[in-house]
Parts: sequence; C-alpha cells; structure tokens
Amino acid sequence: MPRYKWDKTPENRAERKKRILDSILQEAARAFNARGYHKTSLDDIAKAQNVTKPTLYYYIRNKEDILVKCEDKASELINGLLDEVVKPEKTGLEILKEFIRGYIPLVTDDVIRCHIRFRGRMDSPELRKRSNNMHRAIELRVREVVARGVADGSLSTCTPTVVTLLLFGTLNGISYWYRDEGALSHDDIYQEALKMFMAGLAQS
Amino acid sequence: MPRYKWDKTPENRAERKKRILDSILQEAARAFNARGYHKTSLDDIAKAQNVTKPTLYYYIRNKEDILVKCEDKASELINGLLDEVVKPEKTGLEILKEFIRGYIPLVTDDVIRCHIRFRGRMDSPELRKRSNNMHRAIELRVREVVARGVADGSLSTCTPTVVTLLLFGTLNGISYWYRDEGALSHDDIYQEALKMFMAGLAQS
DNA sequence: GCCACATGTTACTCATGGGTATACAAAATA
DNA sequence: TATTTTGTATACCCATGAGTAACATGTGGC
Repeated sequence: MPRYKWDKTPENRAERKKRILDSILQEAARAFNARGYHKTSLDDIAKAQNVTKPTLYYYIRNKEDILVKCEDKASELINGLLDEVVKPEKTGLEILKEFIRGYIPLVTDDVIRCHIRFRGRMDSPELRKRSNNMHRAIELRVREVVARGVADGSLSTCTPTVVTLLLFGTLNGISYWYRDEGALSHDDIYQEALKMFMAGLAQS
Repeated sequence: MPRYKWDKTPENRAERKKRILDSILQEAARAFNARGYHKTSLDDIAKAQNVTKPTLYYYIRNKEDILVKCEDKASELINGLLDEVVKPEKTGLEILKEFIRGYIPLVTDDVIRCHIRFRGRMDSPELRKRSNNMHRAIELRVREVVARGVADGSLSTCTPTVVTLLLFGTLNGISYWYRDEGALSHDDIYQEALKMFMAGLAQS
C-alpha cells in the first residue's frame, strides 16, 4: 500500500483524497471507541496512517471535525437505511422489522459506533446542536414508523415517543457489547431482539 | 451552609467527612454527565464545593478515584435492589418486573448515570478491570433471573445472555434521555417498557 | 526541464489541567 | 494556654497535546 505514490491507477486526486480521508475517519473512530476521544491524540491518529500530525490538517479542519465527519457519514447510512425500508405499501410492523434488521449491522460499524457514543458531545455549541438535530431527525422518522404501525393496527397501542426512545436504547446498546470475534452473529441478535420486542418475554 | 464551621451539630468528624465526600461525588458525577469526564476539571469540581483544588485531595486520591467511588456507590445501590427483589418464592417474571421497576429510578440518579456512562473507562488497567468485573457481576445476577424465569415457565424460551444484554441496553439507555423536568414520570416509562418487554409490540 | 500545486515534514508555541510542596487556620486535646 | 490534628489555601511544577509556521519534495502539465 504505497502512500503518496498513486502511480498510474485510474484514481484521480480527488478520489485519492477522499479515500485517505475515509481511512482516517475509520481508524480515528476505531481509536475513539477503544480508548475514548480525549485519550486519543492526533499523533496517535496520524501514526495509524503513517503520517505526521500536521498532515492530518490537510484532510480535516481540527480534531472535532473528525467527529463531525463521522456523524455525517453515520447520518447518511442510517437515513439511507430508512429510505430503503420505508415504503407506502408496507405496514408499520413490517417496516420496523426491516429497520431493526438493517440497523444491527450498522451499530457494529466503527464510524456509527462513534456517532452513537459521541453524538452531541462536541465542544462547539453549534456543532453540538447540529449533531443533536441530526439524531433527532432520525429518531423522528422511526417514531413515525411506530405511529404508522399503531394506526394501521399492525402494532399494539403504545406511546410511539417512548417506544422509539427505548428501542434506540436497546439497539444502540448493542454497539457497546458486540464483538466481531464473538459467538453471536448479527442475525442471532436480530432474532432474539425481534422475539423480545414483538412477541414479548412473558409466557402467554 | 457553613463550611468548616460545623458548630455544635452532633455530627462527628468522620460523618462530616463522609458527607462532604458524598457531596463531591454527587456534584462531580453531575458535571461528568453534563460536560464529560475530561472536559470537567478538578478546579470545576472544587469550585462547585466552594473549595480549592488541593482540598479535594484530602477527600479523594486523584481524579480517577472519583469515578471509582461513584462506581462503588452504584454497585452498592444496584446490588441492593437485587437483594431486595430476588426471593426464592417468586417466579423469574415477577422478579424481573420488580427489578425493572426499581432500576428505572436508579438510572436517573447522577451517580449511577456516571457509572453507566463511564464504567470500564478508567485509565488504569486494574481499575478498568475492577469496574468491568463489578458490572459483569450485576449482569450475571440478572441473567440468572431470566434463566430462572425460562426454567419455571414464567418467561418464554430465549437466550438469557442476549436478552439480559438487550435489557440493560434499554434500561441504561433511559439515562441518556430522561429529564427530571420532562413530562414522563418513572412510572410512565416503567409501564411502557413493561408492555414492550413482556407483551411485545406486535398486535396479536 | 520547469512551474504550479498538492502533500508532507520538522520544529516549534502555548493553553490546559492534573498533581504537589508548603504554609497556615481552625478545632480538639491536654 | 500549648500542642497536635484536621482541614484549607497559595503558589507552583510539568506533561500532554492541539494547533501553526516554515520549509521540503513529489507529481502532472506545459
């Protein structure tokens, strides 16, 4: 993997820059998740890319900007999933099930883990607000799905606001204990979560 | 509220020291939750107590020690709840319901919030391990409750390990969005969570 | 081959904040 | 009232790490 010698690959400079930025985000997110934001220095991040700290500033504005860029990517992915699963012809229940299935692989991705753990934690008040708004927008879309399910009768009566908050708690919580090397597959977790959410734990 | 003039109150020195330590933990936990551990300086914490930084070192070993002491208190409270609700004559379902009802008020307490958010995040590897062990012990006790419920037929068949992890995700998640000034009472949340967990969302 | 620009590096600055040495005041004790 | 113990403050040290200035070199176009 040659750094800086991009030879005759058909990749142009913009693409190369984007690829390196992406690599920085990925590695930085992994480090933030493992050691924490403040305990990860820019020197650490630079070292992981085999460059020096000032070079990072060619790709990012500052340390906080890494968080922001991760956030953007996370928002894009989650909203993309919602775009995929929300269809007019489907019931709320159907949509919710598909959302959950799609969301579980997402929460085990480093960049999204980073979003889950550090959203709304930026220093700058504007960025904090931006981050919170982004998340609120996502939450609102899911809340609408739940509300639709209640309206169309596929879900039992409940308070969509609270249910959505609880649901995100459960799903985002997965990101804290899931391990790639672990015995549980995404589908194992999906099955168990689905049974719990949809059928309930109590023996009827 | 005289500091250092403890007058003729019947409180002895040890009690006073404990009371001040408690106040430090409470305020520090609140600050950590609001602004983050690293963005809260010892000067901030000292100021909240109307003392100067060195004075803190009379009550704590160092900054990390605050986290450790919060952890201890959290562990004590949660294990205390478990001691209360786990009784040989009750079914797994009954115990689980009572645990959930008792746990919700706990997760909205600053010290426990602090435990939820910062457990396993200490710098020192020994303290990190200690923290993780404490949490694992709690999780294990709840897992046993779930397993008992499955065994006694009060809960439907499931994987207790996964269900317990998901359950803690949901309940701990509450600590991130619950607001004292909000419209939702602990009981509102409990009712909604219980319906979701026990009966499921899907209309049957 | 030379120029313009894209990437990188070395060598700094500088604020922040955890932690300490030391002196000092208030309370308990004798 | 003298002395010891408990509790608090002043004034410092110093490591860390974000961010910058200035300089160096590779790359593609002319």
